[in-house]
Amino acid sequence: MVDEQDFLAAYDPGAYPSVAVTVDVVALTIRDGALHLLLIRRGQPPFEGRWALPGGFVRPDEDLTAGARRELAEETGLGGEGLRRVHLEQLGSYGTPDRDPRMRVVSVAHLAFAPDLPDPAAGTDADEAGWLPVTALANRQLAFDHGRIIDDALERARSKLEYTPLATRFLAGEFTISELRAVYETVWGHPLHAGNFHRKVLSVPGFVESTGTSTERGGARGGPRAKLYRAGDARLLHPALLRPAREETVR
Amino acid sequence: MVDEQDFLAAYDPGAYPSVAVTVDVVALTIRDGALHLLLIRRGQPPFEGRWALPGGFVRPDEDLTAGARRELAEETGLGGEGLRRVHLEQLGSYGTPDRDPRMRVVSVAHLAFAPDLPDPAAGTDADEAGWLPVTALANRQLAFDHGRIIDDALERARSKLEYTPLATRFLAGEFTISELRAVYETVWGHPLHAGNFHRKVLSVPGFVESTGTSTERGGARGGPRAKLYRAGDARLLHPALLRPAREETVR
DNA sequence: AGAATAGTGTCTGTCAGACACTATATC
DNA sequence: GATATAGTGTCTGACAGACACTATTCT
Repeated sequence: MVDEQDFLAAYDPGAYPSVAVTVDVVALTIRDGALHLLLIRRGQPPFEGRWALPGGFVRPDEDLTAGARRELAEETGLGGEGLRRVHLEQLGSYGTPDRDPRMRVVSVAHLAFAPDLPDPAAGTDADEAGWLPVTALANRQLAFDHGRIIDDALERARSKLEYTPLATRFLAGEFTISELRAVYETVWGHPLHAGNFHRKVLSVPGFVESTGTSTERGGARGGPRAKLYRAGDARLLHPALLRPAREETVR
Repeated sequence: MVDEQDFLAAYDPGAYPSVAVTVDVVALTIRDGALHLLLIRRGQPPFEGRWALPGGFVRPDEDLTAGARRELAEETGLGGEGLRRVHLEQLGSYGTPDRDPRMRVVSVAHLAFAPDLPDPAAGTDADEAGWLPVTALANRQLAFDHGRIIDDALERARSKLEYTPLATRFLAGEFTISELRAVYETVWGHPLHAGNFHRKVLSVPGFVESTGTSTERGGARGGPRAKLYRAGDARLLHPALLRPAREETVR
């Protein structure tokens, strides 16, 4: 089946089904102790006025991930150096035939973890853009199937924190163990035991490495100065930091 | 950026970049104690004569996963009932600009786990198709970037056996613990301790459930008759069956 | 008989989580 | 001084892996 159509397509570009490919980005960050994501309010139909993920058509000579990075840069106004600190990975593709009422669109969704970024600059177009807390999404109707994409992205993010050191990507270059714990608590949505978390993080090889320095001041409400760490060189956590046993155990 | 182009595309279908979308399938099965995957020898350029993954253009009114299922059915000659036993999931999308020399093609790759299937029937086209042992791929040049897709698929498969009960999808309806262990050993590529594996599998809630019956005969080279089990209702394994500590711990 | 396999018992080391405690900083 | 946080000590239960052993069935 492949080659019969391949053959036609090779000599007649109109012979293969017409599909548009877009890249969308679920960009997550932590602001004021809450998980936020980057959304854009649509200025045109369909779904005019609704919030949507940043994204757009993939360009002819651009890799999928490069396209996602470009879209992210355009919406955040982030330069080359800032972008390097952002983790970006492919999440999955969404191609239900009628997900866009205008035509067949396959969207390659990506997931980004960013340190606290400034508010989107007045964008390249008239649309409103901003970081919204994910908790504000529950009652909101998003454009297209972006609600489902975000659900998948959040689950992926929660899972990634278990077995990769990517939680550090939500933080600036140097951070305390408490700040790292706050990332986990925010993404996972429940508190962790401070003492056990502390010991656990330091016991995983390559997760964090000491800078030798400490914070200038103690906590706002008291407490000693905390030691500062930066991300280590591990790409996987061994052993993993598993989420507290969810009795759901999905059946 | 989205809507500027969206706007054009809505009224002029030629205004968005022309991209073809295909679905490819990495179908895995176990034959004679070795991991095999379904490949097709290409009858036309490019990559004429090379092995390639089964796949083809996604059809206009077809979901991505449905397209993968269709491609798999076409190549295996598998009917509705047999297909239901096959696990199919999206693996990821591959869209490097020059991965197909003819045009821009984004391929949505899927991963399938199948019980031992018959050899592909004389296919719908003249291409040669067959189950090849994955070990035979090491020295072989595959078409397009299919070698990389397969690498990703194998790693995903190994990982999936850790925390899901999908190993059972490689087996028929009823199986012994030893047969299940053989699946793990084959996919992971090294032997497991029989006694510990046995106890572990039975201790994970919902992984397998007893049929109450046993095999007719003992093992070919001796041993008692083994009890038979079928897949349980768990969708995740808790606790997981982790692969023996790979000291690599990817840095 | 000899050999291989199914399944169970038991021990050890690792690790997660609970709890307790100290030391240091803030207000 | 009251209070909150950083970081450590210690215990318990769960679990992985090693080893040993019995029972059963094959050639």
